[in-house]
Amino acid sequence: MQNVINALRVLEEVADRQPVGVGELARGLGLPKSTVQRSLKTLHEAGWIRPAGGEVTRWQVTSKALQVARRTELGLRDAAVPVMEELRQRTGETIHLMVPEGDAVVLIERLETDKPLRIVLPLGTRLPLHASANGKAVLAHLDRPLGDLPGYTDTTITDPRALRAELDAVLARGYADNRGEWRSDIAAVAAAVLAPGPVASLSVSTPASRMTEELRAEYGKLVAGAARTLAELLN
Amino acid sequence: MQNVINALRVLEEVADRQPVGVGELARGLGLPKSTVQRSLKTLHEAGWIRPAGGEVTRWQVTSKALQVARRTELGLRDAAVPVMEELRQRTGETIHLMVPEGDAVVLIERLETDKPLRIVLPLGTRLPLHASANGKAVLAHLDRPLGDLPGYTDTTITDPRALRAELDAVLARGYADNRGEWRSDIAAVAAAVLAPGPVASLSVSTPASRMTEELRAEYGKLVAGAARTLAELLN
DNA sequence: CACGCCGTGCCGTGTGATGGCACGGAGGTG
DNA sequence: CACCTCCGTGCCATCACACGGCACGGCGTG
Repeated sequence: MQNVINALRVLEEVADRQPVGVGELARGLGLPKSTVQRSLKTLHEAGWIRPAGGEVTRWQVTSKALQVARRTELGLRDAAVPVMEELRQRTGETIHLMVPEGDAVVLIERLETDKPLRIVLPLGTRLPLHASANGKAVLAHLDRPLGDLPGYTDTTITDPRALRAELDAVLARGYADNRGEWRSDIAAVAAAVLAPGPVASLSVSTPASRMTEELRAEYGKLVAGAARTLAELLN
Repeated sequence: MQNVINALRVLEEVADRQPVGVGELARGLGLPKSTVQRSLKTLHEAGWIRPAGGEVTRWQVTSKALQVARRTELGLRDAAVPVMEELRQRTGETIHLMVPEGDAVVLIERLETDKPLRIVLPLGTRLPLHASANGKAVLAHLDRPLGDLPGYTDTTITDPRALRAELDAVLARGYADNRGEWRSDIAAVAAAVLAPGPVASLSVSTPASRMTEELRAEYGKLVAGAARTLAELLN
């Protein structure tokens, strides 16, 4: 089904560059113009893209993707948002909702802090399991061999044995933390949502400069409580 | 490209019924099992679906759709959420962000009220242009012939001339309202975000029982102000 | 006017999608 | 235990249709 693969690649490329025309897409994808043209026509017919802003030769994606995406995490997101709102109110900081997917956690929803200095990650962002608070919160509840651990900063845990010890500490503590292990100026605490496997994770993320040890402990307790609350809501 | 159409239908069906297996999908779509099986394999290969929860014969969609969906409305949503938050704080009611698409408006983002009696529409919901506050707010700024207008309740405006007069009033007033025209127990006020065409719309939605005339006027002014603020943020 | 790039559409080739079918396995039932 | 049903998977002969090179007309530019 090479054409399906091509069509989906075209769809993603349209999402990235919209509004965009046939030629640019073909160049970007390294595909013949005819092939891209046929894919566009088919995607249009299927209702996934539409001509953009009057121009019939520029394309953009429709809300079809949103409808598909949202049906997946619908229950989770709807249940999580109120919990996230309370957590933000109590901490005043940015709250993230992430779900495990393959060897990463994916950002599903976010509530931002009011403060001028803040973390802003795009929805859909993937973070490594071993170098993010959310990732470690999830990983602690999985029983999986720790592969090779790429380093991102000088605090990233790259030794499997050290990581295993860290994950044990996460389980004992009830929440995971991140001390600039992915980006040196970002700190966070996170707790997994268990049902009973880790289906999601909540975190409080701050600039490293704001995360004192006292706050880390306080936010840790709060995020662990919020994760438990959410887990109960999900039954 | 019949196979692309099929594969995309399979993807949507998976989104609807996940976690789901080959047989049920084939039955639901009226397609041969072989075809569905091949589509599943291809979608998996392309990273749009994955086996669900240990079972290798149940399927669910990945975050791919989210990543595509979010790239489209990314700037809009990110700019809108803070404005929506302030609007909710001032009104205490549910705030909707919708965008026009074809002959409908589509719900992109939502912030819910704290009150126990509330409107909850799934993200991705499509509402008619002529029978929703958001729809009328957008429609008032479009110059398009009014086709046939299906009725939903006894207050739905189904006469094109009456609707035209209503749209003129919307322009004069600066916001649109909805008096149970789509669902008899839902009321709302909405204002279009102009850039300079209507690219989106913000609304305050309440149960009809809470929307007094005084509140309608007050919320109307607030939502119109919020829409202007958002329009400025978008340049 | 010539040139380059655009989006579009045609068409001969041959690849790969199609869908009926068979198979093995997992429950459910008498 | 035998029988039955429904599951997911995989094979294969047929031929529909995806492929991609190419030509065309339109447009902006030098």
